[in-house]
Amino acid sequence: MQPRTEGLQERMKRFAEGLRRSGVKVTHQRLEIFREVAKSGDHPDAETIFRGVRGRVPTVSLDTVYRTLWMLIDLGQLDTLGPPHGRVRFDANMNPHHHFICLKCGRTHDFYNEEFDRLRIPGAVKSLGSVKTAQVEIRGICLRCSKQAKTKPKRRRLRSKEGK
Amino acid sequence: MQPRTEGLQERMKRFAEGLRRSGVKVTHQRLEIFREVAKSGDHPDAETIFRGVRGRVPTVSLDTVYRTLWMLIDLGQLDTLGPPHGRVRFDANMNPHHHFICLKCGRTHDFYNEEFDRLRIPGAVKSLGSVKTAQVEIRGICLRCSKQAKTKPKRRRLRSKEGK
DNA sequence: CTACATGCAAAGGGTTTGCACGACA
DNA sequence: TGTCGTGCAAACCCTTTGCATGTAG
Repeated sequence: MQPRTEGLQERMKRFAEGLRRSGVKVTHQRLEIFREVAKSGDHPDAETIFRGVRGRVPTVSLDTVYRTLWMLIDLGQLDTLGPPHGRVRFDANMNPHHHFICLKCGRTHDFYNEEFDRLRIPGAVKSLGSVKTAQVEIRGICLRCSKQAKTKPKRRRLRSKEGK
Repeated sequence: MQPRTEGLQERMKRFAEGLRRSGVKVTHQRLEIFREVAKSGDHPDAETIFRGVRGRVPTVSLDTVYRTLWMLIDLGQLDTLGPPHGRVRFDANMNPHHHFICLKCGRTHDFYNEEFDRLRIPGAVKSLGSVKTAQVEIRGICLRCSKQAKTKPKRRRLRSKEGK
């Protein structure tokens, strides 16, 4: 269950390098916001990251946290969990199935695969809690979105009007 | 890619029965809201469901949609996609890994499993779009939450204060 | 020095709640 | 008929944006 990642030190160094290479400024805030996400075992929400960073950078503001997180996602240094965009999506399919999630529009399609239905839960997972379901989540860009990829938006929006 | 589910007719019937057995009233709105989620191939958000139902029940209100969706989740007739609660969660782990999501508090833990890293993407999925990542999502109740399961809350909240 | 990043405060949008009316059992 | 469900509108909370100030390069 040990994360097979380089140490936090190394990651911070590579991160700063990445910022420089992308031509954006390496600020105290950006370093600390990234550190906060990178060091946490679970996957914090913006508010939690904010509180953590505030311990070290008392003047940081919540909107800087949001702006930075989005920038880091654009640079490929971070990801969000689950469907993108802030809306909750509902699923009435109570049969074994799996998901293809479009990272652009957030639309999610079911697919069926017997092999995936039979995944064996590793013992290590049982020590985390009681398991209810297991499914495969595949993320990518759906056909509709790759077609209309004419204008690459400079910045993705968390809560957009898209998605049916 | 055909859903291996019973027809919509059957599901509606089982649904109404389920409501009766749970001792809640079988209203027009509840039937139509469930139908809207059940018939849709993708996984709609509340607003989309609302618009769909409004075509058949013009007086329905958005808050009834929310209340009903939550009730159906409590009754086990529906699920949400991704972490519960409305907040976006961030992930700095760019190495292959998988997720255990607690359905109660929304906390998400990484775990590692070489077998899961090697999942073969089914051909059928490629027709949905271009694939970027594939990971296993296991849902259940984490240890912390099963311990403090003293008081079963009558109604879960979408946006709660919990989660670190 | 100059462009880019930050902080502030206010707006925005999705979700929830209190209350009085309406409808299932 | 009584109780539970609904609609309305206002509240709430998370997230985003405009603008003036601060700072990395």
